[in-house]
Amino acid sequence: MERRTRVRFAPSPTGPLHMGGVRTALYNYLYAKQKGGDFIIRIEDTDSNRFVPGAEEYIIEALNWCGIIPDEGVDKDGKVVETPSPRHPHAPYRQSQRKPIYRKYAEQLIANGYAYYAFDTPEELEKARSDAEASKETFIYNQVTRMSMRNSLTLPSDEVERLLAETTGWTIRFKMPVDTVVKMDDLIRGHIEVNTDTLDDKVLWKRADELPTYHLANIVDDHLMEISEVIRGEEWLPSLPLHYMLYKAFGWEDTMPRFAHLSLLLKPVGNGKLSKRDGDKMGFPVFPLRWTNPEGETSRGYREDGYFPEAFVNMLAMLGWNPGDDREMFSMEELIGAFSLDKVQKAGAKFNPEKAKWYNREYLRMKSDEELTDLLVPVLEEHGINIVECPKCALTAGAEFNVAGGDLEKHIFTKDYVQSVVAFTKERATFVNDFWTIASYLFVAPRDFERFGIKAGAAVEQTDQKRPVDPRAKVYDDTLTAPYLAKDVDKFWKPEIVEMVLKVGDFIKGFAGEWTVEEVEKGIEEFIKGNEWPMGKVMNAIRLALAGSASGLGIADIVARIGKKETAARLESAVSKLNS
RNA sequence: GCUGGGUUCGUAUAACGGUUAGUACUCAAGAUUCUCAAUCUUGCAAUAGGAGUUCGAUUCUCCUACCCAGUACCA
Repeated sequence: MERRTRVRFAPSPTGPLHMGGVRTALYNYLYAKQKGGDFIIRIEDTDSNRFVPGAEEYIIEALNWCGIIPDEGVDKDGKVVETPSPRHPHAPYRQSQRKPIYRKYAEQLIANGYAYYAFDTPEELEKARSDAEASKETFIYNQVTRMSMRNSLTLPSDEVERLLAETTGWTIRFKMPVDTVVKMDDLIRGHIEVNTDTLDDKVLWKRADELPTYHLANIVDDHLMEISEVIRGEEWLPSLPLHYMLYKAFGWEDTMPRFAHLSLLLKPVGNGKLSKRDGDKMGFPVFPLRWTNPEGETSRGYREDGYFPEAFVNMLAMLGWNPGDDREMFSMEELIGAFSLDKVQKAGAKFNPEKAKWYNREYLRMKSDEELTDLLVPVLEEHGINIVECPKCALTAGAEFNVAGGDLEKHIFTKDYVQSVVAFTKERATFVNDFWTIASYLFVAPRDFERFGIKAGAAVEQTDQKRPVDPRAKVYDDTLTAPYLAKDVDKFWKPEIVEMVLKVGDFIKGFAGEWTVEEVEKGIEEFIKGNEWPMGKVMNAIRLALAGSASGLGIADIVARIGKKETAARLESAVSKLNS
């Protein structure tokens, strides 16, 4: 009979979960959901020294943001469950609260001869290590050295009794068997064999905080919680033999979970695993959510950087796994259907921030204009733009909306106006915030004018500092607009281009055709051609006046939205600002 | 050092032992356009090295190199 699939994600609350951890959680979740099983959260906080306040909450919130929702271990309010209930039968799910459980299992191991008490102090161990180092060796507490240490194997039993009764200064160590080949199977890596002679007597119970170590707590809990598969990071592979031995020592071999060790996420350049520093240095987040540590240092998060959780999850899923074909866009549901451990890559995957952006762009494009509009409205409001649902309600008294639905002077716009902006700039954006960068001038007049990357203000300033000729004038000569840019820097435009711009302004003011992008475009083009003006130069000059930049959206797209009045006003204002 | 794991274009990856070694991202060029994007087309670019098994090896075996992890009373 097949046993129910139950997997767990067991983070340690020592800090924020980083994207590698999210991927491990994701793969666990996908595996569980595909098999119709349970995904369990367990908090492994058996190291009282490394506990970080807020880390546990962060981890749960991060998973929640990603849509990785636990079946067990965390309640609806996002709290780790502490008391058993039908849905959470194995509570508490925090190991620090399960302390009484572990003790008896540790003693069981001793009673059966699989473990022993060790009384060596940290100082003694330290000395043994440094002595070994002095003779260029490494001290390992194992089957050969254990007999020369102070433990229940070497000390007379009455001395052991006395030490146990009189002090808390003892640990419990696993008694690793001699010359035994441990044969293991990993769902991703296949068969692995290790000889126990290369292994050490790991501490199972710590004297320091009187709690079990990871190894003991982990095996006991996985057994008690009826975990069927353990999917965890590669850093655990070296301790897999110990874990196998532990299952054997407890007599739990029949229900031992199957193991899958995931490769690590590597930094984009160079070697080594992805770390917090890489993100800071190379400008991408390594955490799902923003995190501020107890010292007050903040690390950016994918959520705050504007990534959609679906894009983040999709990108993460494809880092080390593939569906076996060329597909690369997957919703969570599709991932659940397609996921398979044997398609998981053995080698570590270098994270590629560019691909993450690409995913976000793809997801942004898949979103409806309505949805994006709703996401954009708050961004616009942050920039002092007011958005109204209805153009005629009391709120908008005094506003004079143009045909497109905007009052540029009062900075009030209808939602329809915003949506039309979204619709035609969508393909240029990667993040919702990009809409502002791309199209702010459809909401507010440009404050300064940029010429091929050079701000007008800056150029003028330089002139003032007795530099009559802009040293970058040569740059202009190579550009399309160059012949129409004045060389003396005081004036951006030659008189003839000023005249053209102003005439286009007049033409638009008196435009009688239908006020649509297509008609406006046709009108302007015919007007320019009719005068036999060079299309490119005039258009670029107009764009500079309307958008403040030499590159950007189509002229007709801008004009049709900001309206006649605003267009003419910006053209005039640009002429006076740029040429005064 | 020791133990274990890993190695296909720059990156992520595909390829029952038989393919001109495919795809995506990035990059470059061209087309298009009033500019910039977008889009379309094209292009650049890989089996770490060496033995062996085999008619035939990216694929199996071994050796070497390199990378990663572990080597805590951390997880």
